[in-house]
Amino acid sequence: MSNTDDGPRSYDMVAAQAKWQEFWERDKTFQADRAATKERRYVLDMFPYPSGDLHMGHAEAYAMGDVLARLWRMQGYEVLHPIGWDSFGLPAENAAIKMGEHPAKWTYGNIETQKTSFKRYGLSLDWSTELHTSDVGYYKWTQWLFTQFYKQGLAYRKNSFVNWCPKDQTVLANEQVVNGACERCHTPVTKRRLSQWYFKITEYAQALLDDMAGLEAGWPERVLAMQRNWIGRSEGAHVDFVIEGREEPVTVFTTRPDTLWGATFMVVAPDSELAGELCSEAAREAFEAYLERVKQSTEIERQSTEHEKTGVDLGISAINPVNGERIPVWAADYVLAEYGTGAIMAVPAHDQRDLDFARKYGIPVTVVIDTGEADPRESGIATVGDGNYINSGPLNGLSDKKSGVAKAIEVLRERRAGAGTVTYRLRDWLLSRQRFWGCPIPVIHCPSCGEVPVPDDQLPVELPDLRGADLAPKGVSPLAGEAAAEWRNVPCPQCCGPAERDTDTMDTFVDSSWYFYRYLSPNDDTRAFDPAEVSAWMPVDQYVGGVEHAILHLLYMRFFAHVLHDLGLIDFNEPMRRLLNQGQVINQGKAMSKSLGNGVDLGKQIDAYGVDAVRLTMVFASPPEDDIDWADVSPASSLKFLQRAYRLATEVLSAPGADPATGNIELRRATHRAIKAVTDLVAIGRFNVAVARVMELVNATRRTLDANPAAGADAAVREAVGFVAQALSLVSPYVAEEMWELLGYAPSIANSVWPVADEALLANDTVVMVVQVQGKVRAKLEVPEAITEPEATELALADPAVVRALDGRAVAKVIVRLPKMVSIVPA
RNA sequence: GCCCGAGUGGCGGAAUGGUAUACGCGGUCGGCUCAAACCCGGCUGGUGGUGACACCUUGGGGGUUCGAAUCCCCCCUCGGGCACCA
Repeated sequence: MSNTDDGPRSYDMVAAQAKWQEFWERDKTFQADRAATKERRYVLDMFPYPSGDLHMGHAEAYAMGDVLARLWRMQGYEVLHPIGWDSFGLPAENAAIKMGEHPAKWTYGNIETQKTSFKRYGLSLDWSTELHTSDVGYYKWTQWLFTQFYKQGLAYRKNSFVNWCPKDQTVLANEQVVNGACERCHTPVTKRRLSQWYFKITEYAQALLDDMAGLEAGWPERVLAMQRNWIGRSEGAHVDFVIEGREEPVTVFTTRPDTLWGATFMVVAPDSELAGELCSEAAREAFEAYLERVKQSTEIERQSTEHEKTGVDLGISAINPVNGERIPVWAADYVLAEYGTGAIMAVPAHDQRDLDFARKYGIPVTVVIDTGEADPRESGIATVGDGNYINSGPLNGLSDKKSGVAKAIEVLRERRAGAGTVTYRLRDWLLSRQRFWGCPIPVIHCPSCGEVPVPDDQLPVELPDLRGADLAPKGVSPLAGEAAAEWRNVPCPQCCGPAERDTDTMDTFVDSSWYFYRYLSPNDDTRAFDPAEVSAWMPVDQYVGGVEHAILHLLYMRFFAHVLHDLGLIDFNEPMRRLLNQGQVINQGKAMSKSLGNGVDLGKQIDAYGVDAVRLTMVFASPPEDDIDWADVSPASSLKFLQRAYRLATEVLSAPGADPATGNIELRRATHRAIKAVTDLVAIGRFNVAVARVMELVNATRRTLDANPAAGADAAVREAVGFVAQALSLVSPYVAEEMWELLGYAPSIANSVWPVADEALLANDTVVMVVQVQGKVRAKLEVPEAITEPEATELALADPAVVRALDGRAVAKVIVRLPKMVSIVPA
């Protein structure tokens, strides 16, 4: 403790950082006690990809998660706050190719660098459960989970057109195609027909949708909206059309079965198998040429809004099941092979796409709903609203879509030509990647037994050490190359005949779909995770990460949980109770990027202002979910504030056990108001406002000290400064530890007991009562908090400003809200 | 086109039916200093007025209410997601 003029008046952030890092490590301050009988809390940050070093984005995200982890620890919960590395992935492989090194070297080297930065950043992380998805001890269990999925029929291989990135020379999941381009390298994606592994996420489409109801309280609405959108539930009907000269009918999906009487042609996706099957001999040549053209075009071209619809007549006819009309069948690129049944009935009068196509190719247009708008045949604009049904047999006489659809489905059922149904936009998760640095798919292809999953006792399938081999993308996995021949050629686990390993690796989103279970027993080599530990700690109480994962990781990990639940491995469906999507750190209105040269170096910020100030700046700048523009904030002023707070601790003269009960009552009230506000605000994630309340308490304490030379000895000052230190420890742990030590308490402040506000001190002797006349504030009166309604009314009506505002008018009504407001309504 | 979210001082933001602009940044005036930096203190939404004070102000317009940034309707703008999904 020091209060002499020559004592330290400011904290040395560099020394404090070194000192407390060492202390926390030695003390194992943040290591969770697995045997604890206390109530548990699990705080989880999305684990980082070891891309080089900690950057501004990480810094913000991890600062947010740490606030809650530290609050809950001080509130007496046993908190688990683990960390690990999402360490498989393309950047490592690309770096390895560039530098001629093994991806592991780059990856684990980065982890060392990043780990040092994490430790300096002062997060309350439990390093004892650190894991790496690229460790054999981890990916063995990724493989085991794959085989479990396989046995349930939830992992399967199929041959179809897939998204292909020509630059990375690998396939991509739908979720990884952004605006028709590779989400990673932005190269336009093309289509390739390949045999690939999929997870059957579509089987869980409805379950994933249904369970969102339970997430509404804890997840941001926008993430749920994005997931709903992505799953894309669509209600409609299947309709069977008989094809002339073919036994099997063709089924189409439509959301508008009520317009069936207006169908004037049918369209199938050119790249579907169906198109090739249906095509007449006469049209064959034209169709093949057309298909070739479609395959050549990139997704960007295809999806362009200016893209004009094209197609070819397949030279055959379909029969409309409700009116027996013969309609032509076309192949056109505006119909997608993967959605619905890959075939549609086209109703040009009431669907704009069909109308555009019909007008271009001279196909007739039949209006079956009179909406009172212009005739689509003349206007070129399809009418899609409610109206009177015409030329629609049993629907004639109806006048709204809802009953039209219901009636149409009834007709279809009677004729056994269709039924109501639901379709989803969601596709199965394509998980094969033609790359080296990932988890090998544990399947062996045997010429006689076919696909054989690697038996449990032969797991893991370890990656071969291809050091020195050429990993450059060639369109097939490096594991399919000559260098891996020895690894690849193995006996079939079933018949022992010669067989080959699958040479693809898994999408890294598979690795990250289950890491939070593994944290609970990271070294268990007998199973993927311990169900008892999972049951004790999960679901996760707070998950923190970027919104960019809204429909990738966050959907995949939910799917995994549903499957794990169905496999009986976990006892819940939804692993994350609450989700916080922190915003991004931007600079001068734009995302930081090399090309713009507006990047802000985290290390330099920390060197200049210290960890405490940088973290405080992040937390105070804006609500956690909003972006922070580094050009708008001031880490220098954060540091200034922290020094102001620190200085208070140097001025405390009372002893550590001093009873604040007889201390300065005004300051005590300010302290307890702050305790209440900060506790509540942090719990609901309003961290920026909580910091503002701490600043107010610092200001109030400063004023108390400045007003009275003896105030340093007042225990109320100690109480205030103690809470300032505790509250600051959520964000700026180094200065908080320094203050705590100055106050004479034993370290660490992280083990201190978070105070509970004293209700008696939340009340005031007097409050400001506002008097409104006709809704306008006319007077502010200092009144006792215990004022009664008649007293308040009398005081209000007697106020000169109120009298002036009433201007002689009688009072019609007085509304009193004790003790803060009186509203007077003149006659 | 469809689905979300948001518009508050010069700036980041606070207030979610009851004192609009908390807290901070910036600005400005003053103190300390030979001086400057640091630090400390005052003032700081707009218009009018010497002043007490008055009027206006939460993207725009309307409504509900004693009272609206907050709730309802219409419109505008920005951000995000999806998008030839039948």
